[in-house]
Amino acid sequence: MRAEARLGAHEQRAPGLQPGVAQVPHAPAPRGAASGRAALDDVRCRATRKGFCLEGFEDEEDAVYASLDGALLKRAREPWRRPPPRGRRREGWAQRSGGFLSGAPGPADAAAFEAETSGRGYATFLPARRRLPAFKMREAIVAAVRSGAVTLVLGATGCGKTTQIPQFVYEDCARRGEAIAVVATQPRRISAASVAERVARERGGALGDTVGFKIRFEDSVTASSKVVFCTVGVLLKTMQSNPLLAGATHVIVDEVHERDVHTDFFLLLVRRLLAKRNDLKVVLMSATVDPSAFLSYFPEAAVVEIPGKTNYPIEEHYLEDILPQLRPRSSPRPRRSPFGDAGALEGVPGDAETIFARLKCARPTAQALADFHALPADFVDVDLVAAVVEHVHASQEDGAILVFVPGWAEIADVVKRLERDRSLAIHALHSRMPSAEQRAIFDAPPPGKRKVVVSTVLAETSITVEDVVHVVDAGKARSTFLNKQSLVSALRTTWYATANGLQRRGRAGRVRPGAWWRLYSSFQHAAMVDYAEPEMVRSPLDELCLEVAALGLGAPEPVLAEAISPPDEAIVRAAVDGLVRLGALDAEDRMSLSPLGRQLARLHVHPVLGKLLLLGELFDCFDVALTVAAGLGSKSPFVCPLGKEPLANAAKARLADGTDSDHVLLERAYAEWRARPGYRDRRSFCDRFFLSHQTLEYVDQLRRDLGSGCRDLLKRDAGGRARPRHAAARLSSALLAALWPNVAAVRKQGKGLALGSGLKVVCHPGSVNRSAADRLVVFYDVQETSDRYLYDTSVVSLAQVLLFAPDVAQSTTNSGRAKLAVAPDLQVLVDAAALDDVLATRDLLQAFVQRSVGRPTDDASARASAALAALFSADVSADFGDDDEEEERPPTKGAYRPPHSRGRGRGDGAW
DNA sequence: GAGCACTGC
Repeated sequence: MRAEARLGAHEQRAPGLQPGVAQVPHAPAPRGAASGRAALDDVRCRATRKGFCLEGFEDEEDAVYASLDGALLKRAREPWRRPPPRGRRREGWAQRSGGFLSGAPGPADAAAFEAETSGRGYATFLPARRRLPAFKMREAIVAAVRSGAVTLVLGATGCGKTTQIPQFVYEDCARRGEAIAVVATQPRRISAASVAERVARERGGALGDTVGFKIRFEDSVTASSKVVFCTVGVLLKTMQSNPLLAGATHVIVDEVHERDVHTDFFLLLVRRLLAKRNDLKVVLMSATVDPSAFLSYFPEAAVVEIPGKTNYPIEEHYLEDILPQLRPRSSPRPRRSPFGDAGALEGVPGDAETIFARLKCARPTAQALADFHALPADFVDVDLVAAVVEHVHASQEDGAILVFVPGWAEIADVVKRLERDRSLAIHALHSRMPSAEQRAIFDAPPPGKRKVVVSTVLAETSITVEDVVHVVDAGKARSTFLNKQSLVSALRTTWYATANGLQRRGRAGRVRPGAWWRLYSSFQHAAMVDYAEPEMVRSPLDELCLEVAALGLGAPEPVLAEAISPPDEAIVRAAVDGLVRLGALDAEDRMSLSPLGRQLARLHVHPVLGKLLLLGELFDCFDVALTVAAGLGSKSPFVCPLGKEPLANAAKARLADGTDSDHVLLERAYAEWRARPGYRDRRSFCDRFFLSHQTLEYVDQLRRDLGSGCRDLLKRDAGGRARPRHAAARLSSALLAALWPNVAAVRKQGKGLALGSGLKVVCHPGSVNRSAADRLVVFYDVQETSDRYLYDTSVVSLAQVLLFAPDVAQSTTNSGRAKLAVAPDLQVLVDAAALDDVLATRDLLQAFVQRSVGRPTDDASARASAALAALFSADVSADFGDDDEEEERPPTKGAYRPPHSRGRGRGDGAW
């Protein structure tokens, strides 16, 4: 098959659809078509005695085939006709949350409280606690919390608000013998756990006594816990079964300034909750100086400001202060970004004269600044970064240097430029590099060397390098936005917000006075926004809308319009559309959960991955679907040490072993890892294949969590069985049914067209399908970076797509053939003789899936899914090394095969 | 031919 030959303008095809018209060789894709889309040409479906044949051309050499074995098809249809399995769905959900928010809150045990506060452990930490700025505001905070419903506490990092305020509230109520149960949220797991541990220690107790924490996979809360730290996510999930937060007297929300989706949404719920619970006390804690956004959201809030900082003084330099100290350098000439200079700062003077007049600086400095101001926002001058690091190294006393750049490429460039200097101990810090696991970045550098850590935003909050004295700050951040046109998430480099700058500044001077070397001018600083755009207005909202529906709050559009920063209505609508398409929301009212939606809301993954799990059960490939869902729900376990890309790629290829599915590769990586008996074996396996042990541990836990969630939903042990026949065909069918319409027609070199959206897409260079040609692939993740990349893809067959596509529009061509529009860009011509068979099969399959998904499998559905898998097995390569070879029926037997098809399994040219 | 960062009863 020649895919490019099929890419003719399909308007051209319309009159008569004469045979041969399609054979325009290498016809270019239409440009500037009214819809802005390139159209795939029609593909025809012809019945043969033994099945269907989809063909693009009269010449069979060039045909596109979907082989559907007629006999298998007939066999498969029988079990699909069976009535739905009996058995009621279980509506209730087992409450297993231990002591967390269960039962009415009681007062603290007076004797225990007395013993605690007079104990040695408590006394040990008291002096240090008293020195914290927050401690000095104790009376004011307690009084504010006591007198009003909402208190907003403002205090910079390190003032002690996070650890102290929950204790103040607790002690105040305990002394008075009042009921007390404090829930304190954190945006990150690690902070919830470590803060709880710290506070428990300050109180002289163990975790789970007075103080506990609850994060996903970990729970130290007991019946005696009065102060519980948890992630916001945990609390949101809790509210699905306990919408009034019964059992909590105080809710403390920390880091509200970070404006992450969970916290913003929780604040929305809190505001609604306050109308229903006048006994609930809410404390919001923020590191921002400007509380206006929160004050207009909670007009009743009392504000308490905690003054003072604990950091050492920090020298602050702008670019205009630094440039005169550097050797004169020529201005770089970056290529212009294809997206335009989206993040350009406004009001920054571009001419040297104005700069000279305003700054009274040297002429060459003014000119250099003017040149610098003209650079696009997404360009980072890595030569300048390296030059400043060298300058600091040469001119300043000892002390580690922390360098902030936006991403991988800049880290690599800066490291490369600095490497020549033997007196530097250089470390790269990026979430996809294994270095986060290397202790060396936290250790003192070798004698005579200065430590330099070149990092992304990772070192801004998540990872703390204690001994940093100098921060060299490029002032840029890479973050995701939603492309409003394509509704695809996009990764872009922009100038950061001044709030980020303060956070980076704070990373210096933790151990002694430090310095902040900013690689932007005071003009640029003045033009920066104060705060980054809240995450809610730049994220896909599918999961959030499902959450709204699960909480029974009504239509997501008006509910989310109540948020502090309401998201664009088009984005909410797209999310609701997706949930309706998935079958999670009622198609009519677009707000109430369907039975399937109720199940998906209870699984702790993206609803699409939840459906993948349930379909995995239905298609009898639950174990692999579980791994794939857990893998796609975590970050990728594949890591790459800086500069070892070829080695890492080779290792990945060895593991991939020719599979045409990244999902199978993911499953294989996990399965191989898990098959190693012990920690050391698993570690060495990870080292060999450039995998992150830590991420695989997370996948493992997530997998267990999802597995037990499914077990509860299906009332039986899902999975745990031997790998079934045709596992790859089963998995790809489940993927296709769950991920639709995320299917792309890949023409060549991994480039193609997404059927759902008509957008041009490319398989990511890290994908096994990076150079795929003439294939249909199903995908979960898509992101616009330097191109619109599909991150993980699996090849599916045209036959699968023909049967699984949920809506086909049927029309008749002038020549009397039926035309099925599987998607706007994929039309299939079907001969009249085959049409009824195709449509009947589709209907039966859809009915079968619809009535069976989310139910435990029984004999009938097992037979049905086995038949389905057998039907597609000829088109899908056997990727799992399963027992296809011993099949009593060769997979291709009876199937119509194109004459040029080679070998078993997927024939060349078979979609 | 490429990888901001988080998170879930």
